[in-house]
Amino acid sequence: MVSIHQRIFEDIETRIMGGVWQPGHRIPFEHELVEEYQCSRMTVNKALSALAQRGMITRRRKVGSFVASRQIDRTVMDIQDISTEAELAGHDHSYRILRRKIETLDAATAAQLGETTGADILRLHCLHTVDGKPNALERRIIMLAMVPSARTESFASVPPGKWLLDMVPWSKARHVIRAVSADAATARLLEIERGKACLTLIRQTWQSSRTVTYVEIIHPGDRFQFAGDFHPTERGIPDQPPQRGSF
Amino acid sequence: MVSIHQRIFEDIETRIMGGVWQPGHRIPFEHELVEEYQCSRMTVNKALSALAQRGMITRRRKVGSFVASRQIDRTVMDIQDISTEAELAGHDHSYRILRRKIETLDAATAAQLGETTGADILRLHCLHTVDGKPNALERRIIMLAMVPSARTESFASVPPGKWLLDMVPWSKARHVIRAVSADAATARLLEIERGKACLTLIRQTWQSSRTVTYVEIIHPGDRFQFAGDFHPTERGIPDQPPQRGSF
DNA sequence: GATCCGCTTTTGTCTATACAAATAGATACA
DNA sequence: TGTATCTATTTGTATAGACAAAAGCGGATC
Repeated sequence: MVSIHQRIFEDIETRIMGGVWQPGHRIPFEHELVEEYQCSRMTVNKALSALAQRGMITRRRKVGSFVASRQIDRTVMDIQDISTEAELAGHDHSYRILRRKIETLDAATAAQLGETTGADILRLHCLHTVDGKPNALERRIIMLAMVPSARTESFASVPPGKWLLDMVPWSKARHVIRAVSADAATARLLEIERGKACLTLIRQTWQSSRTVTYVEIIHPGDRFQFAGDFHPTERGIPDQPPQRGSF
Repeated sequence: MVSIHQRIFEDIETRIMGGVWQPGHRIPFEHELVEEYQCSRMTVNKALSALAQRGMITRRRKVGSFVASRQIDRTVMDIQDISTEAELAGHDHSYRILRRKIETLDAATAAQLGETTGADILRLHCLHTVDGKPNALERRIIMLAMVPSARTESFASVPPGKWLLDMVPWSKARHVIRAVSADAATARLLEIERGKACLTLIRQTWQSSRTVTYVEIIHPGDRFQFAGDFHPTERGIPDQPPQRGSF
């Protein structure tokens, strides 16, 4: 039914995604996997090449294959959370938990997330400040079934985004960026005028088709922007052809 | 220096990305490519499998391999121009040139673009409509030194973004996304209320360190959004420094 | 100690061959 | 006409073997 190289691929992928093999862990040599799966080296090689192509492992001759450090798409990386950006830029970032409550998922939200009503969730609201000024409002839902340990985590010292990053592997994410006008509550918190244009980043993250977390991050439009450089050639097969973009 | 399968991959990819082979076009059979490249079928197969895995082509036994419907570099293309997006979604897109003027670059703008004052530019303003409703306002600067043929192009039948795409290769791009409140002129053109939140995409494109074009595309915030799914494993360059993700 | 050389290990690529699976199209048959 | 079957084509997978390229390692030489 499933091909051998596919099974090898999946076995290894599972272990990486599941955290059994942490970044840096050496993957068995090809000849060891040949032994284990009783197949030819080409078959093993196909599986490992695919993993390497996806960036899940890195391979070096004579050295071996290793689980790659958690990596994310460059372009997506540019659509990242403020704390990271802020810190990278040498600014001072702090945050404050506005709300932290365990609830059950109501029908409307469940539909929005594509999950079932009634699931236990942790709802978190968080205000981020950079250099003392309000910089972003974070409204987050964490699916407790996927991240049980969030139930007892206070997030007092580690921002939720970072905490999750370390706790749960994810396999898929979706981003939506919108411009919205600030409502009264948002305006007050961000210390801007009501109705002002804000940039909202919505991110939903899955682990094998089940939502891990959903977050909306609202930035005041004129104070925050995010940008990214990239080269169109940065993707594609290693050493890469020209690609199309748009002007 | 490049391996054969890689060359095959790139040759085909180039033709697809360059539009030489449109979606639906049948790619030569493996045995034909074997003949063309004088290599074994396994080598051809590796290239085609990689293309299939990336979703650039679809393959069916007994039938052949075909260029997949436009699938775009997901994350990058999600930050793409509206006309493409609109067309892909089966909507009706049209546009109108509001302004087309050859000027010289003033000091302020030059500084903003990182170019020298006094250069010849073409300034273009363009209103895009989707299904009859104003959908985006495009304000563009084209460096005429880089794209001399733009001087005589009317852009009556081909939108500037598309036209440039076909005319000039680019090596680097920078995107900035901002939320801004619509000023009076913008509001009138986009038929929205003044002060309403709008999403602005700014893109500057270079060819070997010289600006080719700079564009601001303003969307009404509640009518437009862009989104993208991706798998973190879908890319990544082998031999990557650790990267950070975010929840 | 420093440099160069060669050995060994591991991955990268390629070949030639083989058979399996899917399926479009032709053919035979009810 | 409609249906079942056969056939040819194309892709999918797997194998065994070969050599190349990268790189760690140790030893010889200066």
